[in-house]
Amino acid sequence: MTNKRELFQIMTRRFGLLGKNCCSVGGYDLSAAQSHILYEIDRGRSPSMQQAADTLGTDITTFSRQIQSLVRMGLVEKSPAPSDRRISLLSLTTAGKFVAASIDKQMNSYLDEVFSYLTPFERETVLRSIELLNGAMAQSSRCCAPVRDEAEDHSGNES
Amino acid sequence: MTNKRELFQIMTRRFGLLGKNCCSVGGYDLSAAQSHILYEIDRGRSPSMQQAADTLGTDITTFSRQIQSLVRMGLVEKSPAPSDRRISLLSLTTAGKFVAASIDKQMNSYLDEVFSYLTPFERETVLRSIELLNGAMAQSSRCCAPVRDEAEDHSGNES
DNA sequence: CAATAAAACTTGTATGTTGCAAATTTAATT
DNA sequence: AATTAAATTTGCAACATACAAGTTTTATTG
Repeated sequence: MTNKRELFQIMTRRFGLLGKNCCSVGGYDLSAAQSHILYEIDRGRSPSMQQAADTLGTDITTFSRQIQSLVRMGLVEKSPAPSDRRISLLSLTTAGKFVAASIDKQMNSYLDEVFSYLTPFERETVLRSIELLNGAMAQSSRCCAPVRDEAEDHSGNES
Repeated sequence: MTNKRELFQIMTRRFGLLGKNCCSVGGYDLSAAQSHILYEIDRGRSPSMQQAADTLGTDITTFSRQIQSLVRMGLVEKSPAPSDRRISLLSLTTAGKFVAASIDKQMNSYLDEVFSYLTPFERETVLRSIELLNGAMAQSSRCCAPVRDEAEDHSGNES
């Protein structure tokens, strides 16, 4: 009954659905991808396009257009880096911060509901497990390399 | 540090990446969506288009075309149900079964690697937790309603 | 039993997403 | 000053997605 692949297949599918038409906030209608971008910019320290795209594992050209949308929506701002004007630093506008906070609230509310079906002990266990899982995935060579939580390798890559 | 939303955000992102260009098997190059479809047909009991689309939470028109692709690739077969010829029952061809098995092997191999970074105890805990999480998500009214694990309601729906 | 409604799919079409190749702008090297 | 490289944008061309409308087959109903 504890088939690893099956458990992950179901979970992955659920998360896929979760994102479908993720997050509507006061007139703004965001996709899951856009929500991830806002999240990343919000918590990042004014990431550049490259950095953000890498972190999210998105092709830079696709990312460029996604940012264009968010800028057009008035949620994100791009400003050339003082040190190197090729680089665009990303930040949230006031509206962007509001939307990000709102999505955060929605997500937490959803998660609270899901967790309400668990006992306090199970909640602890599940959270701890996701932490473990994220750590393990981060170490895997086969997946998710571009995704880093907080600290990871920052040395040159390639052999 | 144990911020629920953050943990889920990272995990979701990782799973998103996981699926990016999921699974290449002997010339066949499948998307994550296609892999989910094969998985579902493989373990399902000759589901109909409707059933499979519902289970996967995909719009039926999109699903129809996805199946067309898989049929064109020679991985899936459609046959009219004897009892009702409007219904198309889905099944895997020999090639489809081979591909599904192969993906299963790849996924398990990947998961084995990820789990190798955990202690045996942690592995148990994580698996159990995903089980709990899947169960909890299934109960949530706000998400994932169409996704069912094994048994769920099979009574008439609607009020 | 014929007409009407409904169910299960498919197709038309319009819009959005994705990513490779090529262009653009700015910086670093020689 | 010329060449190379880095960060980002744009030109495509292929795919994905979903609403509306159409097709085929089955139920219902008077």
